[in-house]
Parts: sequence; C-alpha cells; structure tokens
Amino acid sequence: MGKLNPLLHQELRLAIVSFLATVESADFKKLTEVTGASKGNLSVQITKLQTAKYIDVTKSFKGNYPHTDCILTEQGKTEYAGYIKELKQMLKL
Amino acid sequence: MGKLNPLLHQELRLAIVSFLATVESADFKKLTEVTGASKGNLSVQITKLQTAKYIDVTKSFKGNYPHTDCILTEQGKTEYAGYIKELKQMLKL
DNA sequence: CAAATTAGGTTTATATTACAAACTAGTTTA
DNA sequence: TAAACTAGTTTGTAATATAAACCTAATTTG
Repeated sequence: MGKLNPLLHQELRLAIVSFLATVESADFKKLTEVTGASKGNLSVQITKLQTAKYIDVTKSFKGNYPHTDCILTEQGKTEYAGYIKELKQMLKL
Repeated sequence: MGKLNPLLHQELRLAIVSFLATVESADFKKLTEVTGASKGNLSVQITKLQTAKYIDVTKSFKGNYPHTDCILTEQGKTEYAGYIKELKQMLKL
C-alpha cells in the first residue's frame, strides 16, 4: 500500500497543515487553539513538518516573549494537494 | 483533539471499510487485492474492525479451503459516515 | 523583593500501533 | 512423497503518538 502520505495522514499534522492552507501564517498559540492539541504534541509535530520542509518555522521575540510562526511551504502545499487528491479518490468524495 | 475516529483514521482499515461500503461483501483475497496489503497486516486489521463490531466476519470452507468473508455492520456504516463528515469539515471538502 | 504564576515553548518516557516475517494447517501438483 | 501453493494467524520489532515533566525568562502578587 502506501498511497496516503503518512506525514499528512495523522490527525494533528493534518489539522496543522489544513489550517495553514487557509491562512498562510499562524503562530504557536493560534495552532494550539485551532487544533486543541497539547503544547508538547504540537511542538513535536511542528518539528516533523519542518524537518520534512512542509512548513517554514520562524522564531523571534514578540515583546519579551519567544514567538514561533509557521507557514506552509510550496512543497507543503503540493503535498497537501496530493494527499487530498488521493483521499478523495479512495473515499470517492 | 480527537475528532477523527482513530479506528478509521488509519490507511489500511480505512481502505477496508471504504471498500466494504461499496460492495457489502468481500473475502480475504479480494481485500488483499484492493488494498495491496500484506496478509499479516490485513488479518490484524480485520480482527480490530471485527472486535469493534464495525464488520462481521464469516469463516467457512469454499471447496477444501478456508474462506473469510467480511461485511460492514450497521455500526460500521454509521461510524464511517461520521468519519467522512468530520473529515470533510476539517478539510473543507 | 521574594515567591508564585504565566508565557511560550522543548525534551523525554511511556504506551500504543503498524507491519511484515515467520508460522500453522491443510491441499494440490509433479 | 516432496515441493509448492492456498488461506490465513501469531508475534517480534520498529516506528509513532502523546502528555508529563522540564526549561528559561517575564510578570504578577502579597
């Protein structure tokens, strides 16, 4: 098998990517809100998506606090589109 | 989180269930063909779906050989429909 | 001002899962 | 009768997901 991209076929990562596909930029806090995930889990999954170059992660300081921003890369968009295509095909959506 | 039914949000089980949703009966061999999965993996995932009462599994003999037939239960259909609904919502499909 | 709390994360330990290799049990073929 | 095939199941291992614990600095509270 192995049709569905395993990096995307996971609930939290899919939630992150599908959200980023609609906004083009979201910070860590926003992502915890929209996904409902714990910070630990979110941190891990962001790193995985970053390692795979599906998202770009920018760390900076906002006021005095650290701040992490995420955007979908071109590759991320492409892979996401491919995943959706496979999924639709498989589920006849 | 935890929106997407984890029993269905797994490629092989999803492939099994989505296929059974279109045919109302398939044997082990047919399922290996349509999913492309190994027999071991298929066997394990069929058992999980059966344990959860998402499918009914009937073992018989066809000629001299054992034969395993699977059909989606009402519960399986309901859960599958629910999964599709959540997924569509999440991915805006 | 010292202690507690909050912000914004990361590391890591544990539990669960997925998966294929190895196995079971019998059958057909040469 | 040995080899190869049918039709699966069991099980060992590796990969994964997840939250608890941790970290550093900032800020609020008594």
